[in-house]
Amino acid sequence: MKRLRLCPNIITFNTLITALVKYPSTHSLFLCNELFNDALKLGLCPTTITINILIKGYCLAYKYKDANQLLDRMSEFGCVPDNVSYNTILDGLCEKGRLNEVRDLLLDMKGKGLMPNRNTYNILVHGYCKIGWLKDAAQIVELMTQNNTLPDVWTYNMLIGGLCNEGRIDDAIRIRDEMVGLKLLPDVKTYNTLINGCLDNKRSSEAFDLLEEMNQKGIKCNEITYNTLIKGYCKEGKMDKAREVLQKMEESGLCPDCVSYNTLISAYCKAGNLPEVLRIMKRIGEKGLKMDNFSLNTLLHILCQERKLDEAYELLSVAPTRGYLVDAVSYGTLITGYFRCADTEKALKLWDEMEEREVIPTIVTYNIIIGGLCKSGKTQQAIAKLNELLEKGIVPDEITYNTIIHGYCWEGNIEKAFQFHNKMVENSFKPDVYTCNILLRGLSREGMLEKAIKLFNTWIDKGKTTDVVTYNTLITALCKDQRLDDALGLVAEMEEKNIQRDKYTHNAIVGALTDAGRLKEAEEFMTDRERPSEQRLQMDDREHELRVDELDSSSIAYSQQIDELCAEGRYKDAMLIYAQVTQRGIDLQKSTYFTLIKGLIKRRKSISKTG
DNA sequence: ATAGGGTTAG
Repeated sequence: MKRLRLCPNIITFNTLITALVKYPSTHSLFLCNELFNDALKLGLCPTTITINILIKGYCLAYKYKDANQLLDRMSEFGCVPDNVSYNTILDGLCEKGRLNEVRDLLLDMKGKGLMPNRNTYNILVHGYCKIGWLKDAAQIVELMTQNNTLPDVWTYNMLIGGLCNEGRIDDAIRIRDEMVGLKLLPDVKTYNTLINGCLDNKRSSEAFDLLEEMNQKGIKCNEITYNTLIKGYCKEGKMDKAREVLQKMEESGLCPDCVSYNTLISAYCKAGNLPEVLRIMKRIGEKGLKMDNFSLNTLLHILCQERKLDEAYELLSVAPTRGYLVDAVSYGTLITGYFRCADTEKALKLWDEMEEREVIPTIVTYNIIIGGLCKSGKTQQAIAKLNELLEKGIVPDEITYNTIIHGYCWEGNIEKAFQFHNKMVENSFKPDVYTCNILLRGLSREGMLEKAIKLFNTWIDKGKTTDVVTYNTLITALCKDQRLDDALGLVAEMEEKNIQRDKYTHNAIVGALTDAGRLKEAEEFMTDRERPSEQRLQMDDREHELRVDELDSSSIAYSQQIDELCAEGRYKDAMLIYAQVTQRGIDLQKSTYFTLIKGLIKRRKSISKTG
C-alpha cells in the first residue's frame, strides 16, 4: 500500500494490528510496535480503539506493565481510556491472580470517573471463582444486583465453573436450575463447564447424561465439548476411546484443533509413547495447524521427565527465536526438573532468568520454588518467597501452605509447623486432607504418636475427610510402636469407611504380624491383598511403549542415520527416512524420537519471516 | 477495528 502511495487509514491499521495481536508470539508485539510508530509517522491519529487493541496484545503476552504504561500514555496520543481499556487489563491481572493490582486498577478506573459495567463485574466474578473465593464472587453478584446490572448467563456460567472447580457439582447443577427459573437459558458453555466438572470429579456417567440432555434440548456440541471428552478419556488412560471421540468430532463436521491434539500428545507423553507423540505432531503440521505454547511446554515436560535437562534448557532458549512464547509454565517445568535432579543452584538461577525476562510467575510457579526450597532444607528462603508473593497480591492456595508445613516437618521442626498452621488458619487457610497427613507424618516421625492420634481423632470429630494415606501413616507408626492391635483396629475402620487399602497398608501390617510371630494372620492378610481397585490402571497403548532390548540392528542403523541428518539440520530428509521406517513397522531409539520431535517444534515458522 | 464465561501444558 505504501509503495502505491496509498495511505492506510486508521481503520485499516486497526484491522491489521488486530490480526497480529490475536496470535501472540515473540515477533507479533515487536511488529505491532514498529507498525504503530510507522503509523504515527504517516500522520495517522490513533483512537482509543487502536490503543485498546495494543493493550490487548500486551495482555495476551502477559506484559501487564507495558499495558499499564500504554494506558497512562493515552493522553499523549489524544485519546482517553474507556471501560474496554481497563477491563482488558483487569481481566489479564485476574487471570494471573494478581488481586492487589486488580484493586489498584479498579480504584484508578473509578478515579477517572469510569464506572464498572457488567463486563467489569463479570471479570471480577471470574477472577474470584478462579482462585476459589466463591463467597467474594457471590458478593460481586450481590453488588451487581444493587447497581441494577443484573447478572447474565456469563455470570452464572462462571459461578458454575467456580463450584465445579471446588468439586461442588451438585451445587453447580442447582445453580443451573436457578438460571432456568430466572429465564437465563443454559447454553453450550454451561454444559461444557458442567461436563468438565463431572469428568474431573470422577462422575463420568453424569457427564454423559448431561451430554444426552444437551442433545435433547437442541444445544449443539462444539469443539470444546469434544475436547473435554477427549481429556476425560485420556485421564482414564482410555486412548482408544479418546481417538474415537476425535473421529466422531470429524464426522460431525468439526475440526480437531490444537487443543485436541495437545491433549492427546500430553497423554501419550505420560504413557511414554513417543512414536505416537511424533505421529500426532506430524499430523498437526499436515493439517496446517501450528504447534503452540502448550505443545512446547508438553515437550519441555517430557524432556525434564527423562532428565534431559540440558536439552530442555536448549529448547527453552531457542523457542523465542522460533516464535514461541516462553511463559511461566515453561520456566516452572524446567525449575521442577532441576529440583528433581537436586540441582538447586540451577533451579534458582532459572528463577532469576525468568524474572529478568519479565515472565510473570503465578501461584503454581511460586509453589514449585517454595516446594523445591523446602526440600533442599532452605525453609527460610521458602518463607521469603511466600512473603514475596503475598506482597504482589497473589493469593496462596492450599498447596502453598501445605508445602511450607511439610517443609517445617521435614526439618523436624514440628512446633514451627503447628505455629505456622495455626497462624494461617486465622487467615484464609482451610486445612485439607493433605494438611492432616503431613502433620500426622511429622508427629509420627518425631515419636509423638499420642499427639498424632489426638490430632486424628479431632480431625474425624470435625467431620473432615480422610484417605488411605491418613490411615497408612498412623498404621505404620502404630506398627513401629508395637501397637499392632490398634493398627488392626484402624484397618477395620478403613473397611467400614470403604477406604481401600494399598500396598503400604499391606507392607506395614504383614511386616508387623510377621515380627510378632502371628504368621497365620500375616498369610491371611497377604492373600487378601489383590483387590480390584488395587489393580494398576493400564494404558491401552502400554504395549507400544519402547523397550530398548527389543530394538534390532536395523532400528539402530536407521536411528543413527536420522540423528546424523538432524544434526546437519536436514530435518526434511530425516522425516523421509522416518516415514520409511514407520511403514516397515520398525521402532526407533528413544533419543531419535526426541530429536525428530524437537525438529518439528523448531520448524515453526515465525510471523516475521512469512510477513 | 477494541473488553467478560467453557477444553490442553508446569
